[in-house]
Amino acid sequence: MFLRTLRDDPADAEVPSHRLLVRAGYVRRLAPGIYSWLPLGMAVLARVEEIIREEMNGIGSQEVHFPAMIPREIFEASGRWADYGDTLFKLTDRKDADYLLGPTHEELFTLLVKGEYSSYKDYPLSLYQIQTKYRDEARPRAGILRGREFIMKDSYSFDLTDEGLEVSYRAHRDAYERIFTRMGMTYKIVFAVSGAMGGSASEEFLVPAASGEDTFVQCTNCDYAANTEAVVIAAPEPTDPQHHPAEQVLDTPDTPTIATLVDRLNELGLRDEPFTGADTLKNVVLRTRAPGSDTWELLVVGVPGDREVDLKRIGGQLEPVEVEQAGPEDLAKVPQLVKGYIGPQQLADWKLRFVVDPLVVEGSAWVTGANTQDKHAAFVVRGRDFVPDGELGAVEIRDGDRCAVCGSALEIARGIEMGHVFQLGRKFADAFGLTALDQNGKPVTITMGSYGVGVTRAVAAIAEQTFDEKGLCWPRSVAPADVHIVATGKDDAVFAAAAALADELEGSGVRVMYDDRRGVSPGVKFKDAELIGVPTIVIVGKGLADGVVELRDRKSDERREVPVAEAAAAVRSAVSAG
RNA sequence: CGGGACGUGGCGCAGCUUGGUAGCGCACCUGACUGGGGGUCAGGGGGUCGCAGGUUCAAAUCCUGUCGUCCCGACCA
Repeated sequence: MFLRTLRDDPADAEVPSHRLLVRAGYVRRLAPGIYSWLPLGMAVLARVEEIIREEMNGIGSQEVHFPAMIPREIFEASGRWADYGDTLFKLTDRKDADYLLGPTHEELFTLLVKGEYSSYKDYPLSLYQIQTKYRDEARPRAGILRGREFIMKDSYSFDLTDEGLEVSYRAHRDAYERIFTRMGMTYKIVFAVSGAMGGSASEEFLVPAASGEDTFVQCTNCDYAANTEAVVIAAPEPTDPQHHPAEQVLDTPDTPTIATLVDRLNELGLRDEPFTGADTLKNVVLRTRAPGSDTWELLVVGVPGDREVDLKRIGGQLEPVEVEQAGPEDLAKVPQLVKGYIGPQQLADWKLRFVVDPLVVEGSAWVTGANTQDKHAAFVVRGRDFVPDGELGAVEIRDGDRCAVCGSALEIARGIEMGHVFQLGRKFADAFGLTALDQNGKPVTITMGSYGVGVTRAVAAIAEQTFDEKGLCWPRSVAPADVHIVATGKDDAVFAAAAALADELEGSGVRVMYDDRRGVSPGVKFKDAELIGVPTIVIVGKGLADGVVELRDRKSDERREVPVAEAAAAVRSAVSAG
């Protein structure tokens, strides 16, 4: 076998999957974010792909394979030659024609179907491919988890109706559950925002891991989970806006921060209980820009004063509209806005768009700016003193925020995005004119779903989720072999018995890895076997004199001796037990 | 793109402050011993010290520039 394990951790590897996959001889780095796959790595990769193929075929999806190298015009047509920017790997052929290495293949799937199908009788349809993708990330990291070249299974469903899309989406979602379960992963299905692609439903399959790059929020009690862009948290019940005291303007010079304002409020003694930052309404001025437009528009967002505004979360919801913090030149255009003393009361008069976080409920009273230098206003009530143009989840989510479903505490966790299912809708079909003629000969725009699984990432994620202090520890379903036979000592009889066992097992369809190195000390072989992480290890050595070999379970480290004659059967039963 | 660290045999590192024949561990080759937890001994092969320029009798070491890599952040359909 072409294999060399390393005794030391590679210096450039931080995350466990990277460290161990390199050390155990599965992959080697070639360039930043670009890896070579060695025989062991290929074995795992093949098994992961096979699980995916079986489940995709199982829902009637058919495999195709597109080129990785794509002519520029196709991405020009979808606008993504420009939109992708530097993330796109671009190249030129000898005739000076531009090509790109596909970062994803929506265009090609859509065009392929458009070229072949034109009748309602052809639908529904589902196609997939397992393909290498290229993205020139600004900063590849975490080894295999986030490379510039990686393998992805991407599939698309094509339906005539929204109901059809719903069915296709559900089938994919169910298939993904089976895929990740079969791979032995613990995963979480998380609500996501559909973003630039439009469409309605969008969910991500995340594998919780400390090394994960995606932050998500999950309920400590119920099943609710969402990524930080899509999360909805519980807000107080709306109340009658009229039961508060009348709005009252306060002198509040030198209160540039929420903390100083709160101190001043408590000096004033407006009410019995002390004020906190949560009683104040902070109004942050942002600017937004529609896609294709070059003018920025102002947007004021109101959030409780003890909260930070999460621009990323807002951006995720507004996409494809761009959003960022407004600068001094933007504020100068609306001189009525007094820095540090902005309140929502007159924003509508000034034709400024104003939205609030859902925590600012109807009937809630706030201390906020009076739109006058050195003045704040108390008892400013939503629904009485101001009416926002809408609600937008804007606050940075904190541990302990309440679940909108069951009211329990939410917690923030990190995970690796393994899969994504979403309803693309007709956006892409519209762009490429993918239609089918219905029974009446009228064209109907096809509605699409888009579904992805990170294949190479899955290998790393499984490693990430299963490794232990000794090394990799594969679930049986994806392990590079079913059994790792180790022959120890120098006795020829040992090697003969081990080879016979290997042959017998292979003959019965068990995948065997046999360490037949002579003159290598047992300790080295044991360490290697543990590092490599095949689930069952059989040791043929000194016990052979008594007619026994040792079976070890890699994960539990359970060890037992079995007679040589029964070894093959014992291994087979361990393999079939899963 | 901003910040930090680092480039010395295949891998992990020392040497650089104070310039003077490039070193250690792992891996690899040969031999002997050992033979159930990375074993021992002896011998050996392999490196223009990232690159370019400069200072100097002499540069891995000092100076200047440059390229690259990793980490944190920004970014990531």
